[in-house]
Amino acid sequence: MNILEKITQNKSAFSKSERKVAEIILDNPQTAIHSSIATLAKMSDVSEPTVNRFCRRLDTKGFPDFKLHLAQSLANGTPYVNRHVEESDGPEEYTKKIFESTMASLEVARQSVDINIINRVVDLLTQAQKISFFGLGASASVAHDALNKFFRFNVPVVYFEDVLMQRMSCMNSNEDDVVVLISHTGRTKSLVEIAHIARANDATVVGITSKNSPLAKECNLVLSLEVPEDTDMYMPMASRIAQLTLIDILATGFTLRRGGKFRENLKRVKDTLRGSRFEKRQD
Amino acid sequence: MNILEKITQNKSAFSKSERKVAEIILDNPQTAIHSSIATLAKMSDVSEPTVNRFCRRLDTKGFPDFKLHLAQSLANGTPYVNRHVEESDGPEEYTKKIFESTMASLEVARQSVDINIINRVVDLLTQAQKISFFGLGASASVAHDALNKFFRFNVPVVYFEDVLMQRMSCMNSNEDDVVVLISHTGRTKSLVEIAHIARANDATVVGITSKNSPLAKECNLVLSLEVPEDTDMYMPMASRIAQLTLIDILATGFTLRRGGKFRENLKRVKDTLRGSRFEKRQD
DNA sequence: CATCAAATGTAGTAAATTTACAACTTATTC
DNA sequence: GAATAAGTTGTAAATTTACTACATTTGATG
Repeated sequence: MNILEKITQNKSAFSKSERKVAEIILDNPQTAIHSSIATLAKMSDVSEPTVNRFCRRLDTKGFPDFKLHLAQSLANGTPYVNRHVEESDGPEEYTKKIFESTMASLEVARQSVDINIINRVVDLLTQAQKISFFGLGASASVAHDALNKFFRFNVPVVYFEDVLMQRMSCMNSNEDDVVVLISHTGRTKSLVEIAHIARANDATVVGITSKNSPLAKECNLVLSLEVPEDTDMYMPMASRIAQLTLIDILATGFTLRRGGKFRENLKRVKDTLRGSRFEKRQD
Repeated sequence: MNILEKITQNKSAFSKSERKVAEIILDNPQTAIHSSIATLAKMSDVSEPTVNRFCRRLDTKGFPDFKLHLAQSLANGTPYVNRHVEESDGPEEYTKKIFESTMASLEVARQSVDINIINRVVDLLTQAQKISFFGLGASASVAHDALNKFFRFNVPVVYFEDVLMQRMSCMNSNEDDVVVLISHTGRTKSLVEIAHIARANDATVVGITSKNSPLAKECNLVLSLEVPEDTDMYMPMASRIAQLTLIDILATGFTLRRGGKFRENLKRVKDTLRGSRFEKRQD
């Protein structure tokens, strides 16, 4: 992928002159991307077509294309690794690591998400008579957040932290209701039971959970998130952020589906809050 | 730094035709880097020199140089534009945009965060007799999450959603207590009042909020997060994610400060949960 | 040492980018 | 509301850049 590595690897396959070009580029890639083919040829002490042939040998369309690849390889300033926090880390290190690994998790989550299912879930949500969000432990705050979002849409939305309340709520559900269950592992017993109860009452059950988990099997639709967790810390972090982002996406899909007039309504809700706030200084 | 962000920011400073170019590029940057100035001009329905002028306005040497910058911005690591969701976006687009802008916000948050203050807040938290987390609206779920994390540390930790409970709790606080207040805008009246009450009772008040806000002024320490929000959607999204990440960082700092034995204890808490879960299939 | 294949370079061509200038639009002033 | 200035945009020519076709060289082999 990285073109600099590729050059190093293929070095032996190059011809004498091509190798000269390779040396110069590896030696000072930053200069290379800002040079024309003529300057680079002169620097490497070869002819221009040789430089061009060198580029083609690396599966690029030509010199300009090669420069783009090179530029991208050089831009990799933020290595993406899911680096784990270590005992010896100071504030600077762990802050950096947590930010980076959170971003990396989002990238992983993005790739693992299935757009079709998102679309179907949005469909369901827009048609639901009542929407419930349930989660336990760390996922409770995600459900809480979902409540906050969907509440603004003026849709009957339900959220309970209490397991018994969750059960009772599901027992009273019917086929027009959507129950969204959030769990990273998908192995929390009481949540799986709740899924079961909800389905027994003909509600549609959507899981935001890990693929192939017991919970996933009880759901009508599963938004699976495969996010690596730093288990050393014994706390769910990345999974929650991914779940929240998914909630954001569902909420956004919901508002878009409901159209422009609906957005007006949202604005009104927001404006209502104004009275509870200090005015923003105009500067 | 990132040129896509730069385009979005300077959008207002552009002329009409330049803005057309900006639209096209933001809309499909991947295509842009592989196009010639002529194709891009045609796509934007402007003349070639206009495209060139557009590039210069962004402090690049010219079109080829601009493409290099763009390529670098698109490379893994810093790909993220703060692109806003639009009415016409389908599930694919808005999913992509939300993931990307969330990641971008985290990058912005990372840069705006002050490590020294993080360190001092961790100090305070480890020494606190009682820790309270309060937030309202969207920030309530962040406080909720913080409760979840710090609860595991076997520290007296308090969280209320109810404003009155928050007030009463703060009235009973003393100089060994730390009150963490979470608010994106920092202009929520009741939260500012709570900060005032807590300080009047000698508690240390930490704000996770925007710099120079009324709330920030009432706090002993401010962890300021300057995160751009897509106000079109009328819902806080990015700010929450950044706040949560900050909570993760504080929690991590906390566990690290408490040392190895403490981590043992965390593991025990986690093991206790096992009974409530289905066993993980060994495969 | 003749011959072929691979490698490299030369020169010309095509393409892309930039510059200079003219036409046009939009604000500003009297 | 006309006159003028400032800013914006486009046309066409100039220049730079990259590529192609072909010629020359190098080196290996019978």
